[in-house]
Amino acid sequence: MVAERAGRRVTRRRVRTRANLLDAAFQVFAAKGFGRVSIEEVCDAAGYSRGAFYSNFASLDELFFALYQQRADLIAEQVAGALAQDGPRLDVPQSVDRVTEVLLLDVDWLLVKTDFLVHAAREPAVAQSLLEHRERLRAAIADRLARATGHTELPAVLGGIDGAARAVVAAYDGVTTQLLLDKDVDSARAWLKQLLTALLTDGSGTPD
Amino acid sequence: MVAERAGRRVTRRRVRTRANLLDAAFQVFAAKGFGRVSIEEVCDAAGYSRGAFYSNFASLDELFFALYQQRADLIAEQVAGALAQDGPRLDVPQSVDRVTEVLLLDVDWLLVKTDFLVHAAREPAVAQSLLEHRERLRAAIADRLARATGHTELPAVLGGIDGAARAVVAAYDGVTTQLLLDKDVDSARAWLKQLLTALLTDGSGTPD
DNA sequence: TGTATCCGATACACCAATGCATCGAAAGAG
DNA sequence: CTCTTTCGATGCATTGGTGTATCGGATACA
Repeated sequence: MVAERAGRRVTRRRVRTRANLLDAAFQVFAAKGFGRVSIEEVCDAAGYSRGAFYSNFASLDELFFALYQQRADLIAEQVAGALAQDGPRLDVPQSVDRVTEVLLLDVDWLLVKTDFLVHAAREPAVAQSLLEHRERLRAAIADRLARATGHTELPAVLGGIDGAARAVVAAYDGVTTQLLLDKDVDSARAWLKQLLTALLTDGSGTPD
Repeated sequence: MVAERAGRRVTRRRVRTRANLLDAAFQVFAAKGFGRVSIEEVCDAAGYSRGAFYSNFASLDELFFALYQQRADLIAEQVAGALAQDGPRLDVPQSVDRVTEVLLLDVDWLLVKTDFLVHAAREPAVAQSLLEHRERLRAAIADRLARATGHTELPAVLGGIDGAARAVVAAYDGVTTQLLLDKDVDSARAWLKQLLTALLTDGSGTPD
């Protein structure tokens, strides 16, 4: 309850400290996993003592949540931005390429996100936040697909653009799982592309 | 190193205790997550003291691994059995139904499995074991698909039965992620079916 | 049934981590 | 520049969990 008091003079030092703690936490969480990290480890990695931590967060859970929010927003912006910026003249296969290269960038992020997933799976309130992140991705993808169709048609089985976007997210999740195990980003990307091609084109796609 | 000495008289009591510990561990892990469980909690849930635990396992990690192995074998058998038992006269859509109903049974298992995934993602030796489990599933599915094709053809984009089986696993993983967040088994199953239909039939499938 | 062996309960020492309370130092307001 | 406020370092008390050593009762086998 110390963290968000209403009238608080937000010093520069404070925001810097907070940011440093979050950055360090990302490193540490990615390396060891949420369940195996102590408050002190995060502080050490950031170059602070536990006093700084407790001045900014009430618990490790709270920091983890803040960390996830921060990075999720960042990623969602990146993806939405990358997909929105190119004009409406791409067809579906080209969009597949775009989505594929933009989605699978940072293995560390996938590690943290999956940690967050298992955490969220047991706390509905937290799950909400993850579902919102997924929704932002889905929306960005649906947007891109909407501008791509008209050039090429989607198969009907998935039920329109909405279903197709959900399918893309599902494929992304599926590929993520494999990627976490074999750590092979390139083949993950290739495999994602192949999957999306199969899903979004009527079997007429041209795999490498 | 106390657990598997070469010449050990394997008492009945011992195997029962071990099994009880594993069963209790499954409950506790499913409920709270690997990272938030202590040895003592498992023992309490099983009705033993820590003495019993240390007599059977060297660490929580070791128990977790044993637990995963046990359940993974069980599941893999179930799936392979269910898919193998019906004859070769099913076509692809029917196989999709079969796979769909057999794959998504137990949310608790998915929780534990995902915990194991994030754990494995940071320890290559452990990842190996998970990859083998996935391989068993993949093989069972490929087997079923092999007997289904010839009645209906697979789309070429995925590159034959092998690729198709991998795609099924990926779809399974993707749907699992969503299921862990919304806990809705029925819609997960419906969604998986829809995905598989889109993946394995040339867009000619008939969704509900 | 006797007895040698094994299993698991109990007790203890130990350590890592937490949360708090205190205090000097840094930062902003005047 | 001074004064006030806030931040974060340090030390301490406490807790929860671990690992081990020991011992009584259970179990297998003759």
